[in-house]
This record gives sequence, structure tokens and C-alpha cells, in this order.
Amino acid sequence: MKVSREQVAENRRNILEAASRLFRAKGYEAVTVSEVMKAAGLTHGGFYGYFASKDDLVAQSLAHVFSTSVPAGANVAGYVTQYLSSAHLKDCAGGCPMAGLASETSRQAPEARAQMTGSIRRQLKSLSQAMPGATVEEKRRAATGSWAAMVGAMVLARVCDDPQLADQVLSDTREWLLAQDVASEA
Amino acid sequence: MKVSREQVAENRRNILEAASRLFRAKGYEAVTVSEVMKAAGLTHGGFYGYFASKDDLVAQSLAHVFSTSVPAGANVAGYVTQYLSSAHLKDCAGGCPMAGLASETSRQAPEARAQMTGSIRRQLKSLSQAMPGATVEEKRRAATGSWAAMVGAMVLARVCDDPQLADQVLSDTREWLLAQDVASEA
DNA sequence: TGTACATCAGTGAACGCGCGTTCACTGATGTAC
DNA sequence: TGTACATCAGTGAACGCGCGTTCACTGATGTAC
Repeated sequence: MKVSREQVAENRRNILEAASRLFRAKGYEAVTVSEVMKAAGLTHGGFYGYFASKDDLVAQSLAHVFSTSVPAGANVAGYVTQYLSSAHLKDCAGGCPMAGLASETSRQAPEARAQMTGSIRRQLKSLSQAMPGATVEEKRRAATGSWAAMVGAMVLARVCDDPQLADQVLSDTREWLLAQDVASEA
Repeated sequence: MKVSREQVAENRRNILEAASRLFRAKGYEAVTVSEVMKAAGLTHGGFYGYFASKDDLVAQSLAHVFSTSVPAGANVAGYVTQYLSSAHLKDCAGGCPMAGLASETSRQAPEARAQMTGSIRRQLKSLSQAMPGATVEEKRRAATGSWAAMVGAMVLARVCDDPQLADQVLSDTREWLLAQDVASEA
């Protein structure tokens, strides 16, 4: 049955939201089109009225996450603390797409990689401005290294089957980051 | 046709080697059992004489990589430089399993996660010993943070569709790491 | 404003395909004499 | 050492299954008068 224009817009948002959460939680390949549609309250047949293909959904769901997430602000120490928290460790579905999907995205269609690359550029630019340092290069290096450490720590912590080790990886990285230039902006 | 015991041992090594390279290059799900067997010079039917399942192959191929790779030695600066090189960026198949497979391994069978967790433990222990620092905690934090930055930088660089940005992520992280305590052991 | 009809979002059965896995068969290996 | 035979690693066809995708159909929506 046909559905109102507002409903169509809402369905589209629901599909993108469900897809972005499922992809982050389970990876692109492990999530099926039917699963996404069901999570959005629809049946799988209607999918191709919204997207050209599963690859298209992948790219658009990434665009959706990046457009709705807030960029790193001026409070770097707060951002680091939040990123490297136990809450973020457990919340794959609602967490950073880089930590959950970056390595899988390397092998995805060009559109998906382009979305990720764009987000990396924006993130580094935003973080660079908030970082201390005498020169632009110094700020950029601190931003890149710190963010790499955050993403890497989350990736490593999530693979640990021992929760204690996972928490240690996060807190050690947090303490290490906060002990150096990241915190010197106080 | 039956085959000599030496041939069986060699076939097993070939399968594990091919699997570990293919998994690192393409991810677990994208690699098929047939593909692995073909790369090892066999046909797919013989696979289950060697392994109980594809999950079993995943776990054993990880064990194989970790058992044949050299742990980080005392020369931390050299290790960092090598890890964050353009050569490593391109060589997914022969590179660090953490950078290519960690996030996918989070969703794999317990045996695969256990292999990864064991490798993380050994790596942090080995790196901690080589790290400068007044206390054991300080050394461990520096080791964890530095290694997280290395893994994270490689993951981010590999997803970039712009080679210039990828190289910048690697070199910025390298310079940033070498500029701090990692290098203070000279 | 009310009615008749064209539009089209959503449904669910069906498709082709490739996956992991199984199995009857083959023939070289390795052993018993 | 040589021979006869049991073993079993490897082959390739076949399986069931679930995936992405298609499509004929339905019925509420939105438009033309």
C-alpha cells in the first residue's frame, strides 16, 4: 500500500539509522538487507525503492552517521576521556564508525571509502585546531597521533576476550595521552 | 590419491600460509574455503581432512601468523618506523594482523578472539620492557599508547582513498611518536 | 468541498548464485609378510 | 628385498542454505475535475 510523503521520509531515516547501527555492531557483510529493513519496521522487498543496492546503503549510512555526529570540539581532554570509556567500548552500534568499520571499509566500494576519507579529513582538521603546538605541523602531528591512538586502543580493546585487559588498554592509553601534550592546553 | 606424510605436513603449512595472507588482505568473510585451497595448490574437497570448519581455519591461521612473526625487539624506534612505513601500508597480506583483522575478529568465534588476545598480551609485555619510564606502569602506558597509535594509524591510513592523506597519517604519527618518550631511550 | 482515478510505497513469493560442507570414489602410500 | 593389500589424502560432483535482487500484485495516497 502507498504511504504518505512524510512516512517515506521517516522510513528512509529509520532505514539509515538501523543500517548504521547494525553495520557498526556486526560489520557490513554480516548484516543482511532483510535484517536492516526489519529493524526499520519494513519488509525486504521495499528496499530497492530507497536504495540502488546494498553497497549504496553502506555508503549512504556512513554519510548519515557522519552528518549526525558532532565533531570533536575544543575540549580535547574531555573528548579523549569519553572516547576511551567503558561505555564506548560496549556501545559498538552507537560508537565511532572508524573503530568498528575502518578496516572493513578498506575493501568496500569506492563511495564508502570516500565517505570515510572525508570524515578522517574533517576530524583531523577539527582536532588539529584544538591541539596545542607551536606550528601548524606540530598541531597536526599531535592531532593525528592522538586520534590514531584512540582508534587503535578501541579496536584492540574490543577484540580482547578478557574485559580486564580491554579496560587496561583503554585506561593506559587514556592516561598516556592525557599525560602529554593533549592536556597541556589547560 | 594418497600422499606422503611429508607432503601432508607441507600442504598443511601451505594452507595456513595462504589462509593467513588471504584473510589479512580481504577479511575472513570475503575469503572462501575454495579460494584458500586453490592458493595452496589443492581442491576444496580436501579441506575437511585438515580442519574441522572455516572457523577452525581462522583460529589456526591466526595462531600460525603469531607463531611465525617476530615480536617487537628492543629497538622501539626502528619498530615504529618499519610499522608506519609505506611498504607496510601496501602489504596487507604480509602485514600486521591487528591492523587488518582486529575489528572483524571481535565478531569471530571465541578461539579466534583468544588468539588475538594472547598476541596483544605478548606484544604489550614485549614493548613494555623496551619502553623508557620510571615505573612499570609508566612503561606499560607508553607501550600501550604507542602501539595503539601505530595500529590506529595503519587502520586509518588504509581506509583513505587518497594516497597522500594516507602517507601523511603514517608520517605524522611516526614523527609524533618518535618525538616523545619512545625515542628517549637513545 | 467531494468524488473518481492514477500513482506508487510496500508486500512476500520467487530467482539465481555462491557459499560451507558432505560424500562416493580414486589411486599413491606405507605396511605386513 | 620384493610383493599384496589395507589405508587414507585428494578429487569433484552434489547438498542445503541464505544471500542480494526482482517482480506481480495490493491498496492507501494524492491529484484532477
